[in-house]
Amino acid sequence: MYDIFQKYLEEKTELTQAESERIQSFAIIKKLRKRQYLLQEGDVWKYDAFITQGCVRTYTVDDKGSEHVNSFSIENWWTGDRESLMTQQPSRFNIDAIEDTELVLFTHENFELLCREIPAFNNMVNAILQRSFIAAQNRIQASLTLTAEEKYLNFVNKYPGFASRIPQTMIASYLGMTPETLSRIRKQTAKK
Amino acid sequence: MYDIFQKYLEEKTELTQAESERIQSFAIIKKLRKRQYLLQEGDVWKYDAFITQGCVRTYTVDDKGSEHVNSFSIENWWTGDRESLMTQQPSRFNIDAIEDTELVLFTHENFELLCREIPAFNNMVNAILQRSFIAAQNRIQASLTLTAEEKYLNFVNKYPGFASRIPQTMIASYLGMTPETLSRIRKQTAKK
DNA sequence: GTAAAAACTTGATTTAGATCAAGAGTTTTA
DNA sequence: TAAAACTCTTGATCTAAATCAAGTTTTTAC
Repeated sequence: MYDIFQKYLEEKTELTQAESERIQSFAIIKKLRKRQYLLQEGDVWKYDAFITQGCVRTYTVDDKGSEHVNSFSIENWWTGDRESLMTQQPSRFNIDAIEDTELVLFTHENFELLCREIPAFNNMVNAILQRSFIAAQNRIQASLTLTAEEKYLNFVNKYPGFASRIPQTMIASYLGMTPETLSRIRKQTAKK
Repeated sequence: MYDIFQKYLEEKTELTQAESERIQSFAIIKKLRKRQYLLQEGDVWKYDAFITQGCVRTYTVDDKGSEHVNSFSIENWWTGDRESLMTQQPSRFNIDAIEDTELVLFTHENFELLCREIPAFNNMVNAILQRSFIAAQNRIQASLTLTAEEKYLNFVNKYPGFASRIPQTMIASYLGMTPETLSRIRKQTAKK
Protein backbone atom coordinates (compact mmCIF):
# COMPACT_ATOMS: atom_id res chain seq x y z
CA MET A 1 0.00 0.00 0.00
CA TYR A 2 1.90 3.02 1.23
CA ASP A 3 5.27 1.58 0.25
CA ILE A 4 4.24 1.74 -3.41
CA PHE A 5 3.63 5.47 -3.06
CA GLN A 6 6.89 5.79 -1.13
CA LYS A 7 8.74 4.13 -3.98
CA TYR A 8 7.04 6.46 -6.48
CA LEU A 9 8.15 9.48 -4.48
CA GLU A 10 11.72 8.20 -4.37
CA GLU A 11 11.74 7.78 -8.13
CA LYS A 12 10.24 11.16 -8.89
CA THR A 13 11.94 13.39 -6.35
CA GLU A 14 14.64 13.76 -3.73
CA LEU A 15 13.35 14.03 -0.17
CA THR A 16 14.98 14.03 3.23
CA GLN A 17 13.94 11.44 5.78
CA ALA A 18 12.04 14.15 7.67
CA GLU A 19 10.18 15.27 4.54
CA SER A 20 9.18 11.70 3.67
CA GLU A 21 7.83 11.22 7.14
CA ARG A 22 5.98 14.50 6.99
CA ILE A 23 4.27 13.40 3.78
CA GLN A 24 3.41 10.00 5.19
CA SER A 25 1.92 11.60 8.30
CA PHE A 26 -0.83 13.11 6.13
CA ALA A 27 -1.53 10.04 4.00
CA ILE A 28 -4.93 8.38 4.21
CA ILE A 29 -5.15 4.81 2.93
CA LYS A 30 -8.40 3.99 1.18
CA LYS A 31 -9.67 0.76 -0.35
CA LEU A 32 -12.42 0.48 -2.95
CA ARG A 33 -14.27 -2.66 -3.97
CA LYS A 34 -14.98 -3.11 -7.66
CA ARG A 35 -17.86 -0.78 -8.72
CA GLN A 36 -17.53 1.31 -5.54
CA TYR A 37 -17.57 5.09 -6.00
CA LEU A 38 -14.66 7.31 -5.12
CA LEU A 39 -16.60 10.40 -6.22
CA GLN A 40 -20.21 10.86 -7.23
CA GLU A 41 -21.63 13.57 -9.47
CA GLY A 42 -22.86 16.46 -7.35
CA ASP A 43 -20.30 15.96 -4.58
CA VAL A 44 -17.37 18.29 -4.09
CA TRP A 45 -13.98 16.63 -4.53
CA LYS A 46 -11.56 17.43 -1.73
CA TYR A 47 -8.52 15.20 -2.18
CA ASP A 48 -5.38 14.51 -4.06
CA ALA A 49 -5.51 10.80 -4.77
CA PHE A 50 -2.77 8.39 -5.83
CA ILE A 51 -3.56 4.83 -6.87
CA THR A 52 -1.25 2.15 -5.48
CA GLN A 53 -3.21 -0.80 -6.85
CA GLY A 54 -6.15 -1.28 -9.21
CA CYS A 55 -7.99 0.86 -11.73
CA VAL A 56 -10.68 3.55 -11.71
CA ARG A 57 -12.65 5.36 -14.36
CA THR A 58 -13.84 8.96 -14.46
CA TYR A 59 -17.07 9.51 -16.40
CA THR A 60 -20.15 11.65 -16.85
CA VAL A 61 -23.75 10.60 -17.41
CA ASP A 62 -25.76 12.59 -19.96
CA ASP A 63 -29.49 13.35 -19.84
CA LYS A 64 -30.25 10.21 -21.88
CA GLY A 65 -28.49 8.16 -19.22
CA SER A 66 -25.46 7.27 -21.37
CA GLU A 67 -22.07 7.18 -19.73
CA HIS A 68 -19.09 8.99 -21.26
CA VAL A 69 -15.70 7.87 -19.97
CA ASN A 70 -13.32 10.77 -19.54
CA SER A 71 -10.31 8.84 -18.27
CA PHE A 72 -8.89 5.69 -16.78
CA SER A 73 -6.33 5.73 -14.00
CA ILE A 74 -4.29 2.77 -12.79
CA GLU A 75 -1.61 2.17 -10.16
CA ASN A 76 1.11 4.83 -10.05
CA TRP A 77 -1.25 7.46 -11.46
CA TRP A 78 -3.26 10.19 -9.85
CA THR A 79 -7.01 10.59 -10.06
CA GLY A 80 -9.73 13.05 -9.01
CA ASP A 81 -11.61 16.02 -10.40
CA ARG A 82 -9.27 18.97 -10.51
CA GLU A 83 -11.99 21.42 -11.52
CA SER A 84 -14.17 20.58 -8.53
CA LEU A 85 -11.10 20.64 -6.30
CA MET A 86 -10.12 24.12 -7.50
CA THR A 87 -13.55 25.70 -7.58
CA GLN A 88 -15.07 23.71 -4.72
CA GLN A 89 -18.17 23.37 -6.89
CA PRO A 90 -20.11 20.09 -7.19
CA SER A 91 -18.47 17.72 -9.63
CA ARG A 92 -19.98 16.75 -12.97
CA PHE A 93 -18.00 13.53 -12.83
CA ASN A 94 -18.33 10.11 -11.28
CA ILE A 95 -15.26 8.11 -10.39
CA ASP A 96 -15.61 4.43 -9.60
CA ALA A 97 -13.42 1.35 -9.35
CA ILE A 98 -13.13 -1.00 -12.33
CA GLU A 99 -11.15 -3.41 -10.13
CA ASP A 100 -10.62 -3.62 -6.38
CA THR A 101 -8.43 -0.59 -5.82
CA GLU A 102 -6.16 0.87 -3.16
CA LEU A 103 -5.38 4.57 -2.91
CA VAL A 104 -3.35 7.03 -0.91
CA LEU A 105 -5.38 10.19 -0.26
CA PHE A 106 -4.39 13.62 0.99
CA THR A 107 -6.91 16.27 1.85
CA HIS A 108 -6.20 19.18 -0.47
CA GLU A 109 -5.37 21.42 2.47
CA ASN A 110 -2.68 19.05 3.65
CA PHE A 111 -1.49 18.58 0.10
CA GLU A 112 -1.08 22.31 -0.39
CA LEU A 113 0.70 22.54 2.92
CA LEU A 114 3.17 19.90 1.73
CA CYS A 115 3.66 21.81 -1.52
CA ARG A 116 4.48 24.95 0.45
CA GLU A 117 6.74 23.21 2.95
CA ILE A 118 8.63 20.97 0.56
CA PRO A 119 9.83 22.62 -2.67
CA ALA A 120 10.91 19.31 -4.18
CA PHE A 121 7.40 17.98 -3.65
CA ASN A 122 5.91 21.09 -5.24
CA ASN A 123 8.18 20.69 -8.25
CA MET A 124 7.15 17.07 -8.64
CA VAL A 125 3.48 18.02 -8.54
CA ASN A 126 3.99 20.69 -11.19
CA ALA A 127 5.89 18.31 -13.41
CA ILE A 128 2.99 15.84 -13.21
CA LEU A 129 0.57 18.61 -14.12
CA GLN A 130 2.69 19.54 -17.13
CA ARG A 131 2.60 15.98 -18.35
CA SER A 132 -1.13 15.69 -17.74
CA PHE A 133 -1.70 18.82 -19.78
CA ILE A 134 0.43 17.55 -22.64
CA ALA A 135 -1.42 14.23 -22.58
CA ALA A 136 -4.76 16.08 -22.70
CA GLN A 137 -3.57 18.14 -25.69
CA ASN A 138 -2.52 14.99 -27.50
CA ARG A 139 -5.88 13.40 -26.82
CA ILE A 140 -7.67 16.43 -28.27
CA GLN A 141 -5.42 16.27 -31.31
CA ALA A 142 -6.16 12.56 -31.74
CA SER A 143 -9.90 13.11 -31.45
CA LEU A 144 -9.75 15.79 -34.18
CA THR A 145 -7.55 13.97 -36.65
CA LEU A 146 -7.99 10.21 -36.35
CA THR A 147 -10.62 7.79 -37.64
CA ALA A 148 -12.26 5.35 -35.23
CA GLU A 149 -9.81 2.60 -36.17
CA GLU A 150 -6.80 4.88 -35.79
CA LYS A 151 -8.05 6.05 -32.41
CA TYR A 152 -8.22 2.47 -31.20
CA LEU A 153 -4.78 1.52 -32.52
CA ASN A 154 -3.34 4.70 -31.04
CA PHE A 155 -4.91 3.85 -27.69
CA VAL A 156 -3.61 0.27 -27.65
CA ASN A 157 -0.19 1.49 -28.63
CA LYS A 158 -0.10 4.24 -26.03
CA TYR A 159 -1.55 2.23 -23.17
CA PRO A 160 -0.58 -1.38 -23.73
CA GLY A 161 -2.22 -3.56 -21.12
CA PHE A 162 -5.28 -1.36 -20.74
CA ALA A 163 -7.17 -3.11 -23.52
CA SER A 164 -7.02 -6.46 -21.74
CA ARG A 165 -7.87 -5.02 -18.35
CA ILE A 166 -10.76 -2.69 -19.09
CA PRO A 167 -14.15 -3.74 -20.55
CA GLN A 168 -14.50 -2.89 -24.23
CA THR A 169 -17.66 -0.90 -23.62
CA MET A 170 -15.71 1.53 -21.47
CA ILE A 171 -12.83 1.78 -23.92
CA ALA A 172 -15.31 2.48 -26.71
CA SER A 173 -16.83 5.25 -24.63
CA TYR A 174 -13.40 6.70 -23.85
CA LEU A 175 -12.60 6.75 -27.55
CA GLY A 176 -15.94 8.36 -28.43
CA MET A 177 -17.49 5.45 -30.32
CA THR A 178 -20.11 2.77 -29.67
CA PRO A 179 -19.22 -0.71 -28.36
CA GLU A 180 -20.50 -2.19 -31.64
CA THR A 181 -18.09 -0.09 -33.66
CA LEU A 182 -15.17 -1.07 -31.44
CA SER A 183 -16.12 -4.73 -31.67
CA ARG A 184 -16.08 -4.53 -35.48
CA ILE A 185 -12.76 -2.69 -35.49
CA ARG A 186 -11.20 -5.33 -33.28
CA LYS A 187 -12.45 -8.08 -35.54
CA GLN A 188 -10.99 -6.35 -38.59
CA THR A 189 -7.62 -5.52 -37.08
CA ALA A 190 -7.27 -9.07 -35.72
CA LYS A 191 -7.39 -10.33 -39.31
CA LYS A 192 -4.42 -8.25 -40.38
CA MET B 1 3.10 46.32 -25.66
CA TYR B 2 4.95 45.49 -22.47
CA ASP B 3 2.60 47.51 -20.29
CA ILE B 4 -0.23 45.12 -21.13
CA PHE B 5 1.83 42.24 -19.78
CA GLN B 6 2.79 44.37 -16.78
CA LYS B 7 -0.87 44.97 -16.04
CA TYR B 8 -1.59 41.24 -16.39
CA LEU B 9 1.15 40.46 -13.88
CA GLU B 10 -0.24 43.00 -11.43
CA GLU B 11 -3.67 41.43 -11.67
CA LYS B 12 -2.50 37.87 -11.27
CA THR B 13 0.21 38.21 -8.66
CA GLU B 14 1.94 40.42 -6.12
CA LEU B 15 5.45 41.44 -7.05
CA THR B 16 7.97 43.84 -5.60
CA GLN B 17 9.35 46.62 -7.79
CA ALA B 18 12.64 44.72 -8.02
CA GLU B 19 10.89 41.52 -9.11
CA SER B 20 8.89 43.33 -11.77
CA GLU B 21 12.04 44.84 -13.15
CA ARG B 22 13.78 41.49 -13.09
CA ILE B 23 10.98 40.00 -15.16
CA GLN B 24 10.99 42.90 -17.60
CA SER B 25 14.73 42.60 -18.04
CA PHE B 26 14.22 39.18 -19.68
CA ALA B 27 11.26 40.13 -21.85
CA ILE B 28 11.62 40.02 -25.63
CA ILE B 29 9.04 41.96 -27.64
CA LYS B 30 8.00 40.29 -30.88
CA LYS B 31 5.64 41.40 -33.61
CA LEU B 32 3.99 39.14 -36.15
CA ARG B 33 2.25 40.18 -39.36
CA LYS B 34 -0.95 38.37 -40.24
CA ARG B 35 -0.11 34.84 -41.54
CA GLN B 36 3.42 35.00 -40.18
CA TYR B 37 4.67 31.92 -38.34
CA LEU B 38 5.62 31.95 -34.68
CA LEU B 39 6.49 28.24 -34.82
CA GLN B 40 6.77 25.83 -37.73
CA GLU B 41 6.37 22.08 -37.61
CA GLY B 42 9.76 20.46 -37.21
CA ASP B 43 11.26 23.32 -35.22
CA VAL B 44 11.93 23.07 -31.49
CA TRP B 45 9.94 25.54 -29.40
CA LYS B 46 12.08 27.40 -26.88
CA TYR B 47 9.94 30.15 -25.38
CA ASP B 48 7.18 31.07 -23.02
CA ALA B 49 5.03 33.45 -25.01
CA PHE B 50 2.36 35.90 -23.88
CA ILE B 51 0.13 37.70 -26.37
CA THR B 52 -0.40 41.41 -25.69
CA GLN B 53 -2.34 42.09 -28.89
CA GLY B 54 -3.82 40.01 -31.69
CA CYS B 55 -4.61 36.36 -32.24
CA VAL B 56 -2.73 33.20 -33.22
CA ARG B 57 -3.73 29.64 -34.04
CA THR B 58 -1.98 26.38 -33.27
CA TYR B 59 -2.57 23.61 -35.79
CA THR B 60 -1.25 20.45 -37.39
CA VAL B 61 -1.23 19.41 -41.04
CA ASP B 62 -2.06 15.77 -41.80
CA ASP B 63 -0.66 13.66 -44.63
CA LYS B 64 -3.58 14.66 -46.89
CA GLY B 65 -2.64 18.29 -46.38
CA SER B 66 -5.66 19.18 -44.22
CA GLU B 67 -5.15 21.54 -41.32
CA HIS B 68 -6.48 20.71 -37.86
CA VAL B 69 -6.72 23.65 -35.48
CA ASN B 70 -5.72 22.70 -31.95
CA SER B 71 -6.24 26.08 -30.33
CA PHE B 72 -6.67 29.80 -30.67
CA SER B 73 -4.91 32.28 -28.39
CA ILE B 74 -5.67 35.97 -28.09
CA GLU B 75 -4.36 38.91 -26.06
CA ASN B 76 -3.84 38.12 -22.37
CA TRP B 77 -3.31 34.43 -23.09
CA TRP B 78 -0.21 32.32 -23.44
CA THR B 79 0.75 30.30 -26.48
CA GLY B 80 3.41 27.83 -27.59
CA ASP B 81 3.98 24.08 -27.73
CA ARG B 82 4.55 22.83 -24.23
CA GLU B 83 5.42 19.32 -25.36
CA SER B 84 8.22 20.51 -27.64
CA LEU B 85 9.38 22.89 -24.93
CA MET B 86 9.58 20.11 -22.34
CA THR B 87 11.08 17.40 -24.52
CA GLN B 88 13.11 19.67 -26.80
CA GLN B 89 11.87 17.51 -29.66
CA PRO B 90 10.72 18.99 -33.00
CA SER B 91 7.17 20.26 -32.80
CA ARG B 92 4.26 18.65 -34.64
CA PHE B 93 2.48 22.00 -34.55
CA ASN B 94 2.45 25.20 -36.53
CA ILE B 95 1.57 28.46 -34.87
CA ASP B 96 0.75 31.47 -37.01
CA ALA B 97 -0.92 34.83 -36.66
CA ILE B 98 -4.58 35.25 -37.64
CA GLU B 99 -4.22 39.01 -37.11
CA ASP B 100 -1.21 41.28 -36.71
CA THR B 101 0.00 40.23 -33.28
CA GLU B 102 2.35 41.40 -30.55
CA LEU B 103 3.94 39.10 -28.02
CA VAL B 104 6.18 39.14 -25.00
CA LEU B 105 8.62 36.22 -25.16
CA PHE B 106 10.91 34.71 -22.57
CA THR B 107 13.46 32.05 -23.40
CA HIS B 108 12.52 29.02 -21.35
CA GLU B 109 15.82 29.16 -19.47
CA ASN B 110 15.11 32.69 -18.33
CA PHE B 111 11.52 31.78 -17.58
CA GLU B 112 12.58 28.90 -15.36
CA LEU B 113 15.08 31.16 -13.65
CA LEU B 114 12.27 33.62 -12.87
CA CYS B 115 10.16 30.74 -11.52
CA ARG B 116 12.98 29.73 -9.21
CA GLU B 117 13.83 33.27 -8.11
CA ILE B 118 10.29 34.55 -7.62
CA PRO B 119 7.90 32.21 -5.79
CA ALA B 120 4.89 34.42 -6.55
CA PHE B 121 5.70 34.17 -10.25
CA ASN B 122 6.05 30.39 -9.99
CA ASN B 123 2.68 30.16 -8.26
CA MET B 124 1.06 32.23 -10.97
CA VAL B 125 2.50 30.00 -13.67
CA ASN B 126 1.24 26.89 -11.91
CA ALA B 127 -2.22 28.38 -11.50
CA ILE B 128 -2.34 29.07 -15.24
CA LEU B 129 -1.29 25.50 -15.96
CA GLN B 130 -4.06 24.20 -13.68
CA ARG B 131 -6.63 26.23 -15.56
CA SER B 132 -5.26 25.15 -18.92
CA PHE B 133 -5.51 21.54 -17.87
CA ILE B 134 -9.09 21.96 -16.69
CA ALA B 135 -9.99 23.69 -19.97
CA ALA B 136 -8.43 20.81 -21.92
CA GLN B 137 -10.42 18.27 -19.90
CA ASN B 138 -13.62 20.17 -20.60
CA ARG B 139 -12.84 20.26 -24.28
CA ILE B 140 -12.32 16.49 -24.33
CA GLN B 141 -15.60 16.05 -22.50
CA ALA B 142 -17.38 18.30 -25.02
CA SER B 143 -15.91 16.42 -27.97
CA LEU B 144 -17.14 13.12 -26.51
CA THR B 145 -20.63 14.19 -25.54
CA LEU B 146 -21.88 16.98 -27.80
CA THR B 147 -23.38 17.04 -31.32
CA ALA B 148 -21.90 19.36 -33.95
CA GLU B 149 -24.53 21.99 -33.19
CA GLU B 150 -24.00 21.77 -29.44
CA LYS B 151 -20.25 22.05 -29.91
CA TYR B 152 -20.69 25.28 -31.84
CA LEU B 153 -23.14 26.80 -29.35
CA ASN B 154 -20.87 25.77 -26.49
CA PHE B 155 -17.92 27.43 -28.25
CA VAL B 156 -19.77 30.69 -28.91
CA ASN B 157 -20.99 30.75 -25.34
CA LYS B 158 -17.58 30.01 -23.87
CA TYR B 159 -15.60 32.34 -26.11
CA PRO B 160 -17.88 35.20 -27.10
CA GLY B 161 -16.14 37.43 -29.59
CA PHE B 162 -14.05 34.66 -31.12
CA ALA B 163 -16.72 33.77 -33.67
CA SER B 164 -16.66 37.24 -35.19
CA ARG B 165 -12.90 37.49 -35.18
CA ILE B 166 -11.79 34.12 -36.51
CA PRO B 167 -12.60 32.75 -39.99
CA GLN B 168 -15.32 30.10 -39.91
CA THR B 169 -13.14 27.55 -41.62
CA MET B 170 -10.74 27.65 -38.70
CA ILE B 171 -13.50 27.48 -36.11
CA ALA B 172 -14.97 24.47 -37.93
CA SER B 173 -11.59 22.79 -37.84
CA TYR B 174 -11.18 23.57 -34.13
CA LEU B 175 -14.57 22.01 -33.45
CA GLY B 176 -13.77 18.95 -35.52
CA MET B 177 -16.25 19.50 -38.34
CA THR B 178 -16.19 20.69 -41.96
CA PRO B 179 -16.77 24.35 -42.92
CA GLU B 180 -19.93 23.27 -44.79
CA THR B 181 -21.38 21.71 -41.67
CA LEU B 182 -20.62 24.81 -39.62
CA SER B 183 -22.17 27.04 -42.29
CA ARG B 184 -25.40 25.02 -42.18
CA ILE B 185 -25.45 25.03 -38.39
CA ARG B 186 -25.08 28.80 -38.32
CA LYS B 187 -27.90 29.18 -40.81
CA GLN B 188 -30.17 26.97 -38.70
CA THR B 189 -29.36 28.56 -35.36
CA ALA B 190 -29.81 32.05 -36.82
CA LYS B 191 -33.44 31.15 -37.56
CA LYS B 192 -34.23 30.34 -33.94
C1' DG C 1 -23.44 -24.98 -9.43
C1' DT C 2 -26.72 -22.54 -11.61
C1' DA C 3 -29.60 -18.58 -12.60
C1' DA C 4 -29.21 -13.82 -13.51
C1' DA C 5 -26.72 -10.16 -15.17
C1' DA C 6 -23.11 -8.20 -17.87
C1' DA C 7 -20.29 -8.06 -21.91
C1' DC C 8 -19.45 -9.04 -26.56
C1' DT C 9 -20.65 -10.19 -31.47
C1' DT C 10 -23.00 -9.92 -35.74
C1' DG C 11 -26.44 -8.35 -39.05
C1' DA C 12 -29.82 -4.94 -40.95
C1' DT C 13 -31.04 -0.25 -41.21
C1' DT C 14 -30.60 4.65 -40.38
C1' DT C 15 -28.42 9.07 -39.97
C1' DA C 16 -25.28 12.93 -38.87
C1' DG C 17 -21.99 14.81 -40.96
C1' DA C 18 -18.47 14.36 -44.92
C1' DT C 19 -17.49 14.95 -49.59
C1' DC C 20 -18.08 16.82 -54.10
C1' DA C 21 -19.38 20.66 -56.87
C1' DA C 22 -20.46 25.20 -58.25
C1' DG C 23 -21.74 29.90 -57.52
C1' DA C 24 -21.65 34.37 -54.72
C1' DG C 25 -19.26 37.44 -51.70
C1' DT C 26 -15.11 39.43 -49.77
C1' DT C 27 -10.21 40.41 -49.17
C1' DT C 28 -5.81 40.84 -50.78
C1' DT C 29 -2.38 42.33 -53.72
C1' DA C 30 -0.13 44.30 -57.48
C1' DT D 1 -9.27 49.13 -59.45
C1' DA D 2 -9.07 44.72 -61.47
C1' DA D 3 -7.89 40.12 -61.15
C1' DA D 4 -6.50 36.64 -58.16
C1' DA D 5 -7.22 34.35 -54.04
C1' DC D 6 -9.65 33.33 -50.39
C1' DT D 7 -14.23 32.56 -47.68
C1' DC D 8 -18.82 31.40 -47.27
C1' DT D 9 -23.18 29.32 -48.88
C1' DT D 10 -26.18 25.95 -50.83
C1' DG D 11 -27.48 21.66 -53.08
C1' DA D 12 -26.77 16.70 -54.28
C1' DT D 13 -24.71 12.57 -53.00
C1' DC D 14 -22.06 9.43 -50.15
C1' DT D 15 -20.24 7.06 -46.09
C1' DA D 16 -18.47 6.08 -41.45
C1' DA D 17 -20.37 5.18 -37.60
C1' DA D 18 -24.82 5.08 -34.85
C1' DT D 19 -28.87 2.74 -33.80
C1' DC D 20 -31.81 -1.16 -33.39
C1' DA D 21 -32.21 -6.00 -32.66
C1' DA D 22 -31.17 -10.63 -31.38
C1' DG D 23 -28.10 -14.20 -30.20
C1' DT D 24 -23.77 -15.91 -27.71
C1' DT D 25 -20.34 -15.90 -24.32
C1' DT D 26 -18.51 -14.57 -19.94
C1' DT D 27 -18.88 -12.99 -15.25
C1' DT D 28 -21.20 -12.38 -10.92
C1' DA D 29 -23.76 -13.66 -7.02
C1' DC D 30 -26.55 -16.46 -4.20
